[in-house]
Amino acid sequence: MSDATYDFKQVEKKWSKFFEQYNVSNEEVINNGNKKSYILEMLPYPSGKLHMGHVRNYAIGDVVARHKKMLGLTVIHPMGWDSFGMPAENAAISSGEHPKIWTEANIESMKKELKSLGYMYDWKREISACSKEYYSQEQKIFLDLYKKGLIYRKKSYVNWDPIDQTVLANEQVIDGKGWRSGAVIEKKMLEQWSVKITDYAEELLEGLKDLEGHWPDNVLKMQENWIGKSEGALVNFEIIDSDKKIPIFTTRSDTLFGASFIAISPDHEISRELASNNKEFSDFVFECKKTATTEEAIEKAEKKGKFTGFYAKHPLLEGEKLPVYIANFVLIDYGTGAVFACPAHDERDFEFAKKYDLPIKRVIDSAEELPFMGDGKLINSEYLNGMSVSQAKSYMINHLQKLGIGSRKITYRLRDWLISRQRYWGCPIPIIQCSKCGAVPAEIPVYLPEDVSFAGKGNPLENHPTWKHVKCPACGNAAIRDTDTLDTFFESSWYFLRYLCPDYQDPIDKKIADVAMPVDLCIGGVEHAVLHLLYARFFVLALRDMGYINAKIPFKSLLTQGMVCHRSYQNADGEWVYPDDIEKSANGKLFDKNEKEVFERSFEKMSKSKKNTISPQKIIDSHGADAVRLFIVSDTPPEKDFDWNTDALDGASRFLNRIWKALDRILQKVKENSQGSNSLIKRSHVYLKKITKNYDEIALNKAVALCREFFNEIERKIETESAESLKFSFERFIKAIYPVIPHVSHEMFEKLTKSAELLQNAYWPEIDEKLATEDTVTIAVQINGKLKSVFDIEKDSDDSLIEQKAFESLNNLLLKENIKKTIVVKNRVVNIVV
RNA sequence: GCGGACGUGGCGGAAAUGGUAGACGCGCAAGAUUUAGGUUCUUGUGUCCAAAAGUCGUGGGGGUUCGAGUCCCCCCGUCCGCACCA
Repeated sequence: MSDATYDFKQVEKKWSKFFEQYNVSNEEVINNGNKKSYILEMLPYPSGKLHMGHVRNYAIGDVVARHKKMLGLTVIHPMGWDSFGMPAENAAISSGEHPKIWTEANIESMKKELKSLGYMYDWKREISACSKEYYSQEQKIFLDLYKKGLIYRKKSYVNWDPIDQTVLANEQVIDGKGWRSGAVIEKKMLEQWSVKITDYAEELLEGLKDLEGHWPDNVLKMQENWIGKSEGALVNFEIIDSDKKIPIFTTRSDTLFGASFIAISPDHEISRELASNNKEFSDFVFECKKTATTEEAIEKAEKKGKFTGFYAKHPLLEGEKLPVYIANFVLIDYGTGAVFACPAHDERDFEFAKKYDLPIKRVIDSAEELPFMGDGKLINSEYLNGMSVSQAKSYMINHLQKLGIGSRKITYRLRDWLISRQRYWGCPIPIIQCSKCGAVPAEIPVYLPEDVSFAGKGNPLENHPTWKHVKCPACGNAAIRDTDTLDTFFESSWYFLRYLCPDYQDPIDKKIADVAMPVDLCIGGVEHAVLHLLYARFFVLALRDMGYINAKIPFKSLLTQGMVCHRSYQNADGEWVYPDDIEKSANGKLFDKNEKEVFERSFEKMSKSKKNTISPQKIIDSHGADAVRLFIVSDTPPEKDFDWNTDALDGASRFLNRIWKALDRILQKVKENSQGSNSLIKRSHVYLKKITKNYDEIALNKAVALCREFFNEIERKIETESAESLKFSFERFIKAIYPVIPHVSHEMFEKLTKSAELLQNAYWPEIDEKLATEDTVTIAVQINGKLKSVFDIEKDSDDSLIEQKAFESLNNLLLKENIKKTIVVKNRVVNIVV
């Protein structure tokens, strides 16, 4: 066994067989309940091949899971497939292959890739969103939510593609056009299913407090902003000579005396009424909507308005009239779709007032120019005069309440979640529309029909000859099945619960969920910071309220790993060029295959369009799974973006070869039972202590750096250290690095110890606290804060001894009488002030 | 515009509580091995200086302190999120 280089192919093949058998039963989890650890990585969409982002995400998760297992915890570490969604359907449209066939083939090949990376997944828990087992259970949850009133029909505007005859998500609308058809997208009012997530706005906001310190601050902040709570008042404005009223939400009730006009949204019911029988208004409303669709333009959009002819009474000033305008800057779905404008203290109102020559009345005193948004003393406001803004707000709300024209009101920015999709490849909405009974729950399960055609336009379910024609379960009359399917975020909102009981007769088995939840650590991309993580939090709360579980949070800790980036290259024509297709000429210039000069662009997220991707399979073949794993968790903290660097990947392979060679030499020393120093025994404890801390903090780059440092020291001492000490320390080194490079670690452990302990028990080495602390320290000697020398001394030595040694170390550089002051900091530094 | 994060060698990044800045890795340089290239090994590698001593050094400027990457104030820059939210 004196192979010069380490044969990763053979070793990885041998051990990955064992890793893929990883399984912990629910009994084990329940029996060991207080020592469980549920490690969850966000499940991938089965596009066909893993990309580097997956490799990194899952490598981080696997390292943590293996470390937790070594600590003696019962580790739940599942994997599954987010297998509903558009790409499968698009593939079906272009290739004719059925989404199911396409998806299942992709899952097979990606699963193979995951296994080849040695990830320790519990495949007995595997789930796939598009499987009948999964989505039929989801339909039970849907109906429960429906019965609880948390799912309802709502009319709302959607992006309608008139060529493809379907609704598009916002992300699929590019420059106002459908991403595939190129058709100009229309805003269409459709009745759709929505989830009443707004009912939980306050609890979702409050819940963020429990996550502080465990979720990244930026994610918490994003969710907070997304929920967007604001406190204010609801004020009723009466329209003169009409019985109409306009309720208005405001956070600035203090500026009510400065009100100069009222602005309503083009979608406000008064606007719509005017538009319905007057061309001038309908033209104006139409124009406003046009500008609203080209989203990028909103930023610079000019304020536009049209006078309705109505005036509203000022609620506090007798005889004062406020003109009512339709204004393009007022949003229909926030507050009440109407605002009262105080131009002196709001930028938008100011711009509008200037344009339409409306009065501007200052009510907050300040030397600054208008519009002034800061704090100050109220003026021109009768009884509010002299108060601060916040005093005036609370006084005013009470006052309005007393007068019966207003009340305290809290508004959220959060909207209900629209879940209907006019798509085939999703979970069918288990509802039947009956002309007599309305929306009636269908008998579940409702399975997708497989005999569908993708040749036509629109939703294949809609076009299926028979599927949608059913009898109403309530009255027996002919009725129509809902042909929409659920947003795929619905599947990803509860998959972490289904992993716990993939074969259970109901969606969730409470027995295991109560023990295993919440997930201890969830790892995924920051792109899910808002939607997915908010929906998942909502689901857990709603499921709790329906009695499914006791947990109130899905994920105790969250790690948002950074993107995997690679340098991109462009040739002289502006075409993106694959790094592999670039040649370097003698003068250092770069050229592509067609001998066009190529230029370096920035490091950016790997993407096919920029041609800066690296295929995981390719580098697994060339470098092996361990090298890839080591490389991808080294050097960069998990939460930061990772810049691909092929040289550093080679460095990882080099390290594997080095430890492999060291093993050979150590085995030789053990065989000879060679004598020598035992210094490494203590060093092992010192290193393991630090390494443990870094694993616990998921500072994997630092854990790896320390492992390397530890190994460097062992390697350096092979010739001078005793066989016993070498064996002891190398065994510990193997355990320390094992979570990162499990294949080679197993092989080495087996060779070194002739046991399979690592595989069976994998216990993390115990750390002897006494041995794990250094007994000498290095003291820095400074003069006026500048380093002059260093010396070693026994830890916790007396200050006077340290001081004496410090002077000695300076070789009489100083005269005692020049010294003004000496500061001794135990175990660290001596600073002499002269 | 609002909100948040960050700024350390040629590069990725280390530095509880203020206490030797640059761990570990990549790159680079010199040497050894090799027919050569690659691999491997050794040594070096923040800056200025021929070298030593020394100087200067954590985006810039000020401050607190015996001592500042770390704390405070003012700038500058980069990235991310939201974006007419009343």
